[in-house]
Amino acid sequence: MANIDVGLLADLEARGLVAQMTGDRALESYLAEGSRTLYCGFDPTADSLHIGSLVPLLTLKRFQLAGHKPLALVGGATGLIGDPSFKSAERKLNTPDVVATWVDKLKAQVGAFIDFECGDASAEVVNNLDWTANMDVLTFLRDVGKHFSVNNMINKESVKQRIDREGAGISFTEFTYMLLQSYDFAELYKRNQCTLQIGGSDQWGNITGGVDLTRRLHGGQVFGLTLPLVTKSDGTKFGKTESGTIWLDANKTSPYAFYQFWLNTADADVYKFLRYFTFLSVAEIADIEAADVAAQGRPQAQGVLAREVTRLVHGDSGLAAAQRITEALFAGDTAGLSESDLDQLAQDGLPSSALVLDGQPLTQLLADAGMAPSGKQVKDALQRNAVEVNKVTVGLEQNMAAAEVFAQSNALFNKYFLVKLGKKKYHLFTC
RNA sequence: GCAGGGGUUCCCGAGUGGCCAAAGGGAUCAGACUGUAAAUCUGACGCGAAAGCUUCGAUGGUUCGAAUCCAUCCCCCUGCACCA
Repeated sequence: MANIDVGLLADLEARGLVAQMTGDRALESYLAEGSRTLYCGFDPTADSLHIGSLVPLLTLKRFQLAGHKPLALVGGATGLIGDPSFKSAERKLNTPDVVATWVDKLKAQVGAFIDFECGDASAEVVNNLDWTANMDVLTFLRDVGKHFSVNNMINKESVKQRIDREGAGISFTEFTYMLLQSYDFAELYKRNQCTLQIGGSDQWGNITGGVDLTRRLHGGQVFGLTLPLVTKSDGTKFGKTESGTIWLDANKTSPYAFYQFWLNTADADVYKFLRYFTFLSVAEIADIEAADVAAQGRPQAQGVLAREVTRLVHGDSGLAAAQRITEALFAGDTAGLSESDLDQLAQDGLPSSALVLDGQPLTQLLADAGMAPSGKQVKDALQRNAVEVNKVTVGLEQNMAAAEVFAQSNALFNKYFLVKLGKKKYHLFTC
């Protein structure tokens, strides 16, 4: 007898989180009438999810908060095949043991977002390998394959470019992906009374496939709902920075880098992202926006966004670490940092490394430390006095004098060098 | 298989014997301005601190000298044919 929040779908729509859904408005009343079980799949294509998966993950949580039961499916089987949806080229297959280790990591990661101990609406993590691993080909072809029309599959928008374009092609393996995912839905309907699948809008074809198959196999009516693809106002791809993908795993993207990513959100995107990525109410977000418009200068929205999302993903301690570094580097006086502060910065995930001096120029030293992709860029920065070592500006003329610049006597507390390149890049050297 | 077009530095795209590390645009990095924004302006943008070194699908060749010419090979695109 969970409390069902009948306004869930309306809230999702207000947040701009509904891209498409099946069955007109039937889903709305269906959800309002009782606690339902829904699922969303996450394929193990890497050892961590990235922020692109955050929208469906948080949406699962939104359903749970509204009294529904979420199943997080980790695609131990589908991950072995590869989803061709909107992909421009065939991908290489990962080995079963690699996928298996990724499955374990994703299970843990996904689990952090949903509640497993809340009565009827408790979440579960499932793996589609459990019901596909032992299925034989003939059974699959007769029981599942028979329900799919190749004619329809070919016409799906998601594989169109692979069908039409010469040279890109699609293997039978990837073409079959949709059958596997559809079967998942039917199976979860049978096993868990799961009647709703959510996913990114690129999953629409796969989801409707599952809706159809469930009806054909079990005569059940199930629903699908897709979430929008996250886009940025400037047209660049969401979730990438110069330094690469923003991962959810703290070991791949530190809480500090994660926090900085959100803090740097463009004004044009930030309120939308607040609606997508936080649990603040639509009204609260509107208030923030109104306040920002009224106040001249720096908006507060980015700070709120960074705080909220970092807490969701990395918890209070991760957020605290990210904020400590941010405060120290961007707000406070770095010269005033204590020895334990510096210790903490390295611990908190500020890029750091041991100082190795063997006569190399600064350009190479800093490039090797990862502060720039090539010495050329360090040189450019040196030329423009954009490099600081322990608050002292270093110029190009000192390029060959790394030993003096990094002389032990210049070290903070006899062991630290805090190097700044440009306005945002910091690196801590220890000697 | 035949005919035609093409593979250039992260991407797009000029360049058809020396003046080419290779136009232009985008992306990116840095500076100014700012809010660790946006827009704009400036600089950098194969690697190297420099001397210099390595690139223009691959391999050989012609030449004092090749991204540019020749040969072979690989890949892509467009027609046609073949197969049906």
